[in-house]
Amino acid sequence: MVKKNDSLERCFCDVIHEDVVRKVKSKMPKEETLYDLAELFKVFGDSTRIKILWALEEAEMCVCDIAALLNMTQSAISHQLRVLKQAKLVKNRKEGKVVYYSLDDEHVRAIFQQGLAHINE
Amino acid sequence: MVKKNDSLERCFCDVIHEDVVRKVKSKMPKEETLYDLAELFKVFGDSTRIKILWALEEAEMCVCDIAALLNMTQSAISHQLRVLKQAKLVKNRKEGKVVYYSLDDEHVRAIFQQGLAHINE
DNA sequence: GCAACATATGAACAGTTGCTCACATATTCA
DNA sequence: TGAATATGTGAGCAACTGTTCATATGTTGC
Repeated sequence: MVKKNDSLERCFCDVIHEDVVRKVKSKMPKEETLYDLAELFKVFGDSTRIKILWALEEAEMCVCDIAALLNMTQSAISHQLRVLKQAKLVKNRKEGKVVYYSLDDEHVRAIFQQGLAHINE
Repeated sequence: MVKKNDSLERCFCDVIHEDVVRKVKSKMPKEETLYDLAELFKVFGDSTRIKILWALEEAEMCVCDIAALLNMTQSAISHQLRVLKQAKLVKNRKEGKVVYYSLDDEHVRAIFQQGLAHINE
């Protein structure tokens, strides 16, 4: 295949569609924004975390409650809650030994709804 | 730690919060639904696929156009388009040698918007 | 202080993912 | 038919992910 730039192989479509590609390129958000968006959806891309978020939408719960609800170990839940907290999707408050987690974002429900709308097509 | 059922360790919170856990459990969607939801978001959880979807929101494009736009190999893009198509997020039409891809879902924009809303907090 | 409890965390391990590379398939045109 | 073009795909691989296990941290009540 013909080399048309210094790094990657190209096809002739690029030349034909050059204006379209340039237009789309100019409208793309910043690389960093798209990366952050992917990182956010990556957090949603695990069924354990989805379950935790869905549960916390119903009620504030402590770590072992969630573990019992999902029939998983406390350790596994704790690890996932850490991921969710880093993504600023959940927050927690401490009451003695017990740490209660709750949702920290009003978009979670909307994101779930849109996702479900796609699945139920 | 005390064994309180046949499979997993439990804490005493479960007993105290038993009613809350049961209430939440009764309100949870089907296991399968939550799994499918996670699978969908997993598709959104990669910056290459996010970029492709964002690009296709602007214009229908062929494989090599997308490859040129994102400065990636045709093969890498083709692999990812396959994933997006299996998730029913994109569709394609063939015109001679060239295969044009476009969005196949009206929820993509809404999902992106909600994701961005969370990021820009 | 110490025993019991609730949670957090690091290491390890198996399973998954996204890219590259080589090659297959499909279409056009001379 | 055969060369050129555009796309699809399987194998291989380095990197990442989610769980388990052992253990650490922090809190309560005696």
